[in-house]
Formats: sequence, C-alpha cells, structure tokens
Amino acid sequence: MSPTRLTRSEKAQERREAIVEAATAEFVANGFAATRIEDIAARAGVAKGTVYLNFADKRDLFESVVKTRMLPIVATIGAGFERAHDTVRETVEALLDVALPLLSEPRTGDILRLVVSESIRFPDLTGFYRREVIGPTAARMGGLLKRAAAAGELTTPAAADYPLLVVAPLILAIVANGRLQEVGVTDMRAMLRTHLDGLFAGRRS
Amino acid sequence: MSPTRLTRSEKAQERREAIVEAATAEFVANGFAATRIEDIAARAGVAKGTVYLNFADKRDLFESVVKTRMLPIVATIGAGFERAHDTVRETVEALLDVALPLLSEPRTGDILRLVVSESIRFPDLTGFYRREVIGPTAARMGGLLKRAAAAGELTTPAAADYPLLVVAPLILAIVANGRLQEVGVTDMRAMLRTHLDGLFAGRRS
Amino acid sequence: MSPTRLTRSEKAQERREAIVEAATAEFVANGFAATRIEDIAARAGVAKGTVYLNFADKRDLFESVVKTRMLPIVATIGAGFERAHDTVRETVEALLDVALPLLSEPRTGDILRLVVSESIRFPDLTGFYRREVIGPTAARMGGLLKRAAAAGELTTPAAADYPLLVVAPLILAIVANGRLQEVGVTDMRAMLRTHLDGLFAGRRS
Amino acid sequence: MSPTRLTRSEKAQERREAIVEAATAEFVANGFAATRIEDIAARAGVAKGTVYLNFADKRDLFESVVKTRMLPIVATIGAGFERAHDTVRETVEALLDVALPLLSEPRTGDILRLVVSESIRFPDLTGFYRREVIGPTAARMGGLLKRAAAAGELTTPAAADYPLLVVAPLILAIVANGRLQEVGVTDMRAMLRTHLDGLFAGRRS
DNA sequence: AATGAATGAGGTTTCATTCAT
DNA sequence: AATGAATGAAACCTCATTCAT
Repeated sequence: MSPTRLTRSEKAQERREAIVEAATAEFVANGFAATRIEDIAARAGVAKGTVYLNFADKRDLFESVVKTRMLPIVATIGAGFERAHDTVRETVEALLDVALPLLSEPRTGDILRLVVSESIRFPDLTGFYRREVIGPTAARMGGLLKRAAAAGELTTPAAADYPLLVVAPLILAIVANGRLQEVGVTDMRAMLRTHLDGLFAGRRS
Repeated sequence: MSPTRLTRSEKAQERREAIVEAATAEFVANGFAATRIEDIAARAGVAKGTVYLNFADKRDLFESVVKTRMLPIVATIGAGFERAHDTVRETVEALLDVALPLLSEPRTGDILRLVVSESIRFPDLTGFYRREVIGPTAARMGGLLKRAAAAGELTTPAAADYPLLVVAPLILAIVANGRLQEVGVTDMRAMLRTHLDGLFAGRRS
Repeated sequence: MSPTRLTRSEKAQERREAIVEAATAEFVANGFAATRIEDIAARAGVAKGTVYLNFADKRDLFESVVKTRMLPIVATIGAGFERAHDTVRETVEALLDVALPLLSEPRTGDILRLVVSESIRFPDLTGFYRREVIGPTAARMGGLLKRAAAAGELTTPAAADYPLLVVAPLILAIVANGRLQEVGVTDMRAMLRTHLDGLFAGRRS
Repeated sequence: MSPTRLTRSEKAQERREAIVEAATAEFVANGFAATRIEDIAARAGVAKGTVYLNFADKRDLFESVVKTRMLPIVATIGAGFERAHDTVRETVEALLDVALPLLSEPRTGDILRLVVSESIRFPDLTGFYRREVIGPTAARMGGLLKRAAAAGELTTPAAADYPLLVVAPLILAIVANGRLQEVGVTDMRAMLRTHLDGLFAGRRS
C-alpha cells in the first residue's frame, strides 16, 4: 500500500481535522455568531452536511475547536512546571522558554482571545478554561512563589501571595499577541526578563 | 417650569439614555449578536421603532453604548495623570486611588470585557479604544516611568521601558472584575500595593 | 367610520383568520409534513414571518386549525342532543337534520380526515378529539339508546349496549365525505333513514 | 444443500422481507414523512444503501409495504365470500369468523390506518385500495344482500341497497383496532352479532 | 414622535439519495 | 452485493429593519 493511500477511517479523521482547522480560522476571524457553517464547510473543502456528520451542531463544533486547540497549550504549560531546577528563578525562566514559542504561534493568542470573546455565550467553556488552565497554573505558580519567598529569592516577599502579579504580563502578552508593538513592546522576551529582574533578588547569570 | 416638568427635548434625552442603559445590560449579558433589539426596547420601556429613532441601526447603538460607557473611564484615568506629586510613586498611588473605585463598579469590567469580546466584529471600536484609552495611557505611564528612573525611584530601572509591566495587573484585575477571588485574590488594593512595593525602591510612608 | 375601515386589531384578527383559512386548505391538501409555511403565507397573502407573529410554530398553527374547525362541529352535535322529543327516533332524526348539513360541507370531512391522518404525529390532538368529540357523543348516544330500549322502541334491544352500531354509518359517511358514490351511495339521507328503519321498531310518520 | 443453507437469492429475498418488516413498523409508528430511511435500515440490520438496492426510493418502499401487508387481508376477505352456505346470514357469520382473527392481529389495523393517514400523499395507493379492497367487497356484499332480500332474510329489505350499513361497524372496528374499549366496546364479536341480529329476520341457531 | 405589525433575507439543521470502496 | 460517508436541496424559524397608523 503506497503511503498516499489512506484507509477510509484515516480519510475520515483527516476530514474531521480539516473541519476543525477551517472552523478555527472562521471562528477566530468572525466570532461564533457571525461564522456560517457553510463557510467552514467550503474552507474545509467539504459539503455542509459533512460538518454535521462529525459534530452535533455549531456549538459542539465550536467547543471542539477550543478544546482541541487548548490541549497543546495546557500540556506545554504543565510540562514546564515538571522539570526541577535549583532556584525558582531558573524554574520560571525555563517556563518562559517553553511558553515563549507558544507566543510566536499566532494561533495561540487567537484561540485564547476567542475563549475570552465567547465566554459569555459558553459558560461551560469558561468553566473548562478555569478548571483546566487558570486554576492549576495559579496553584502551581503560587507554590513556586512560596518556595522562592522561603529561600529569600523574592525582592518583595509579599509578592508570594499574588501569583497573578507574576503572570499578568505574560497573560496580557499572550492575549494581545502580536499587537504589543502598538504599546511599544518589540521584544517580549526582554520585557519579561526585566519583569523577572524586578521580582527576584538574585541577578541571573 | 417645575423641576419635574420636562421639555420635549429633555424627555427625548431621557429616552435615549434609557435605551443606552438597557442596551448596556443586554449587550453585556448576551453579547452583540445574541442581543435582540426587541429585548432592549422592552427593558427600556419603549417600542422597537423608538430605538431606530435614536440610533441608525444595531451597530450604531452598540458603538454608542461603548463610547458612552467609556467616557467616564477615560476621563477618570486622564484626570489621575494631571495632578502633580513629588514622587512618581505618589502619582501612581494617587492614580490607583481614583482608579480603584472604578473597579468596584461592576459595569466597568463588564463594558471592558464587552469591548474585548466584540473587538473582532468592530475594528472601528478597537481603533477607538486603542487611540483613546490604551495609547494615551501607555504614553503617559511611559513618561512617568522615565521620570522615576531618572530620579532613582525604580528598583529595576529597565522597567521604565515597559509601562505594560506596571499596568498589567491592573488591567487583568479590571477585566477579570470580581472574579479574582477565584485565583486567590481577595483584596485587590493590597495586591496592587505589593506590586508597587516591588517596582519602587522607596517604601511608602 | 365607514364600514370598510378596520381598526388595527380588527385587521390583525382578519389576518389571523386568513392564515388559519389558508393553513386549513394546505394541510388538508398535503398533510402536515408536506405543507410548507411559505405556501400557507402566500395563500393567505402575508409574509412568512407574519405566520410566526400569530402562531408559535408549525405545530401550533396545525393545532389551531384543527381546534378552530372542530368547534362548530362539536357545538352542532352538542346542540342536537339538547332538544327534547317524544321518541328517541324523533330525537335521532332531529340530530340527523342538524348533522347532515355539516356533511354537505366538504371542509368537515376534510378536517376530520386530517385529524385521523395526523393522529400519529399529534397524540395531544387525538386526546382532544376523543375527550371533546368521541367521548361525549358516545355517552349521550348511549343514554338515548337506553331510553329507547326501555320504551320498546328498538327492534333489537341489545343494540342499546353498542352506540357505535348506530353511529358507525354516519361516521364513515363523514370521513368518506363526498366519495360515497364510489361505493354506490348517492343519497346519504336515504341511506341513514334506512339504517334507522332497521334500528327502530316504529315506522316514522 | 442443507435446509439452513440459503442460496444467494434466498438471502436476498430474506433481506428484502426484513426491510419491509422494519419499514412497516417505522411507517406505522411515525407516518411516512417522519420515518427516516436510516431508521428502517438500522431496524432491518442492513445499511442505508441496501434499502436502495431493493426499492427505488422511499415512496416505492412505502407502497411495497402497504401492498405486501394488504395481500393477506384481501385474500382472507375474498376467500370468505367463496364458501357456499344455505342462508346469507350463515355466509356473513362465516365471513365474520374468518375476519375476526384479522382484527386481533394489531398489524391489520395499523396498516389500514396507515393507508387512511397517507392517502392524501399517495393517490395511487388510495386507488389501489379502492379498486382491490373496497370495490370488490362492496360489490360482493351488495350481491349477498340482494339475495337475502329476495329470500326474505332481511328485517329491512331496503338495507340491501346499502352494503355500507352492513360493514360500517366492522370497518370502524378494524380501523379503531384495539381502542374500541374507549367507547365502551369490550367484546367485538358480541357487538357484531347484535348488529347482525338487527339486520336479519331469522334468529341464529 | 411613538408604535408595533409586517416583512423577508439569512442561517441552521435534516435527511433522501448517490457512489466510491 | 453491501456499505456508509458524503452530498446539497429544502424547510423551519429568527430578528433587524421598515412604515402605516
């Protein structure tokens, strides 16, 4: 069997992915309400009805898009916390190293903005987002900061109580994604380094 | 003319405001696409046609809502920068003092989230928002930080290049509006104070 | 006010009736599923959306059609039972006299056939039909027959236990409506008279 | 060839019958329009496409269902008329004896109701039904009644002109099938006997 | 100026039918 | 012959907008 030959189920899988891909683009460009199933189908190169073979309805497709796109983000962030380092600063720097490539991927910001945009209409999705992304990340970052405070790494030990202070620039950077030059930020990595320099007492090597 | 007697144009003005008020509530609750003119009219206590006597169409009404709600925010922030203080820290603290009441107003976060949510569909609005809110604020904050760096107020002088680092927690706090307790923040003012303590070298009196 | 001038609500009422009228014709001609709202609207001389100003959805319109058309039938039959007569035979003859004009009205059979046809899809309707039409009529007819049996009017006294035997030809005649000539019946009244002659002992005057 | 081994065409025939069987159940339960080919296929244990190997389209399948189910009914009724008896009453009683088992079969009423229900949509079917079932039966019954009138068997000789009067309770009983208890009929055979007692002069032995 | 009935374009969803495997 | 994924026509219903009253 030649490598270009696909089994029926492989082709079905490819089609499903093509639909999710097309739906991502359309939802990001127009939002949920203004996106037409017909346009998604056309972009995916399938007929309108085919969309409904793979997804129960428009909402289901939207939620699939968001969850599919979220998975690698969640996985990347989670993995970043796993690796052990001597100092908290090093851990956070390493986290940045894995997170920054996500930032250069325009899709990432697109999908996060989409979640924010449509959170009114999709409370379930917001719940998923809080439970799976915000919650665990805040908890882990809080743990890290407590460790940093205990080790005397923080310039302002009280900051250990507010993980939000640490991640706020990163979150804004992700969501603003590629539009930060408009507020004068050209080098995101430099900005975040500066941020860490303020937070942590020790200079990085 | 008794004070309860309203001239025709005063009554018209009141009606217009009632419509904007009702529209704000509906748009915030449902988003642009899912809000029905009929519901806005019902909430405002007028007939559907009356909405069209005051606004060209649904978009126009939406933009009016956003701009109307934005004005006091812009004005408040602008005013905060006007007053002179000895140190930059004092200026920023004063800014916080005027800004924080805005945060306790739930409407503020609602309207900002609405702008973010619908920015895809309303590029004009996003432009307005950038031009009128983001841009001037970033510029002014940048100026302040440069002054602080020159005066040796900053723990990390390089932070002067990134006004975003200073305002990021505030922006997130506004947008998350009343849901920060979910990430463990119960006292926003305390969090922001801690943030400033990290930024500025001198302790506040 | 000239007699051709109609108030707004009168015109609305007329429109509603026009829609019911058009819907009756379309549902009778095509059945529920094959009738298109657009065709009903066109026949009534209104726009599609106008139908939905008067009826929640297609089912609601259908049920309104059936109930509207049923009312005069139910009323006529009910009234026929009210009047007192010396003999049961006279009562039944009088009933026929009021019921037969309903038979010559083709709409009557149409609507009854429609109820039968769509009873699968509209259990509620079938319930209404049984409760409001079949049940009361069977009960009243049963009472009449008991009286007839006691007075010795029946050729076969046991027939008093089966009101269905009395009304069966009438029901079939109504439902077959205008197609009975196909089974050789040209004079329905004569057929029903013959039926009664068999049931009742006394000859009619 | 063992008896459990089926030739290819026998298997095909079995499949076709399974489809008709499944289609009968679905059409009876939901009516023509609301029945989905997919559900018929699933119930028959075949794929959707297989239905189209056996029937041109949905209408064709429906007509096949009706005609297939009609055949035994027509045959049974026809056979009932063939046997010779001394009196017409005996003939009719014998007819009842063969017809009543059909009544206890719920399918019979189901399929007749289906024909009535969908007669609007299937004029051809109605024609078939009239030509093959109603017409011959009315004619034969008419002949019988003429004979009975000539032999002085009828209490009301004029009834010979209206075979409908004789069969009406039977037809209603079939169509109402199993729901007659709702109008107080618990013993259909007793009801029909009473009916015949009224029609025929001589008592049955 | 205010009303709200009427309009009809537009979008989602269903499902009979086809056809490549 | 059998399958079931794919198609796309068709129909319901919504709601922004208009306009006669």
